[in-house]
Amino acid sequence: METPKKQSTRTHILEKAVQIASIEGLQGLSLNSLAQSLSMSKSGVFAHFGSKEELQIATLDTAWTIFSPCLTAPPDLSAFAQLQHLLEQWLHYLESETFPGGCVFMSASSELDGKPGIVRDHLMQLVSSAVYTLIERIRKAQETQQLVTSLPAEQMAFELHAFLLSANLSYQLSRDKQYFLVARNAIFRHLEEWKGLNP
Amino acid sequence: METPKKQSTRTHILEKAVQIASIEGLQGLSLNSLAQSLSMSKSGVFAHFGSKEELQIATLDTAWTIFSPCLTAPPDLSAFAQLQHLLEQWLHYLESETFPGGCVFMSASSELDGKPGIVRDHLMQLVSSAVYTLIERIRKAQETQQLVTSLPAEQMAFELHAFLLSANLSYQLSRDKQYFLVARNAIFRHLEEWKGLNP
DNA sequence: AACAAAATAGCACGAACGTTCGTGCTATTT
DNA sequence: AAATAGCACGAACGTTCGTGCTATTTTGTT
Repeated sequence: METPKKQSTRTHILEKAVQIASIEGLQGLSLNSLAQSLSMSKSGVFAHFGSKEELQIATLDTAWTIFSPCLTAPPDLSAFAQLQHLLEQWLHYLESETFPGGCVFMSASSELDGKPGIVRDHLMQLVSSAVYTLIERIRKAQETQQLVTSLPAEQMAFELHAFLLSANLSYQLSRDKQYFLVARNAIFRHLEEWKGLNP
Repeated sequence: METPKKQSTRTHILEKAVQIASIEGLQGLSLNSLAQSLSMSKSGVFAHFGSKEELQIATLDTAWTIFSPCLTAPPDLSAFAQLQHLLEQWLHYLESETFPGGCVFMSASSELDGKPGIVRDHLMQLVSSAVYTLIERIRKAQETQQLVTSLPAEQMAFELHAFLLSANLSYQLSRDKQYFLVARNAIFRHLEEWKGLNP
């Protein structure tokens, strides 16, 4: 038969999995801790995925469905305003602790970067997708002369993304929210500096 | 007697430990893998430290003695040139794969950020020390009017540090050396932009 | 050359890991 | 009412983990 109830518990499992993974990492996400925090048995959880790798991938996908709305913007805004909107939402996503242990993708990148495999491949695809969206929004703003073209969109994206990454890392290590103020300052000061003539 | 030979094998162990930790992380650094790669017994390695935590701390300290020379600069240079020198050495440290799996402190920060304990405390002290050096060099350059004072030194340090962090993370994940070009562009373009009147 | 001390190896432990298997419930279908 | 399929459970598997003990080897000093 299909999956009448299986799906609901599966999503329930994955919601907890994302929370744990954000704190303990993808490797630190053990079936034991996951099952215990769900009041389930280890094997009951395991049966939904068949392998640890599949659980990790499903966890990444679940985290992505939570994060990815940050990348969208109201289509009636100008390209520049859409870029502003994206960055503000991204900052808010980090700041408001959507995941209790900070950005899942960032910690996963750190722990998987030396270990080839399908989990790392899947993660890279998601991360690339986010960076690509950022680059595309910058390029759109450049094409409409709302951002200067003296720098390649990839360069601008690297710098803005660096501020986001760094804010997340520093905050998670120190629990000092001031890093978000500093990052916000950096991001919007750069946007101001790169603003074109049009808007 | 004191420790005639112990010290030499201890250093030998720790050199391997740093290499492994940079790839596998501080948690992934197991006594078994460490002993095996040294052709030693697990207990022989273990006896040098007494606990896994002490091994991790000693590994961080060893990594620090390798990294920290990057933070120094010839005292006859100007404050601005010293800052340039520091950043160039830091970039080179990341780029030349001093540690095979990338900056140890960065991956350790990621995996320890949610887990209080003496290892995390020790790591935070080292990281703070590096950032503090960067801030102080910026401040010196500001005091001699070689850097503008329109931004706080902490803000400048955050942004420069973010480029370094981000280059390391992106390179380790993608193995694309171009990220170092982009980071170098970002860093020295900012230095140029913040340059004062004096030098 | 002999001896005490220090350094390493050997062995075993309890716990946790991912994984497999057989077994009961609890619905849905016949 | 009987048969069947879907889920979750508990037990056990073989490994690996960190750590404690006890020999054995290696080292430095007489």
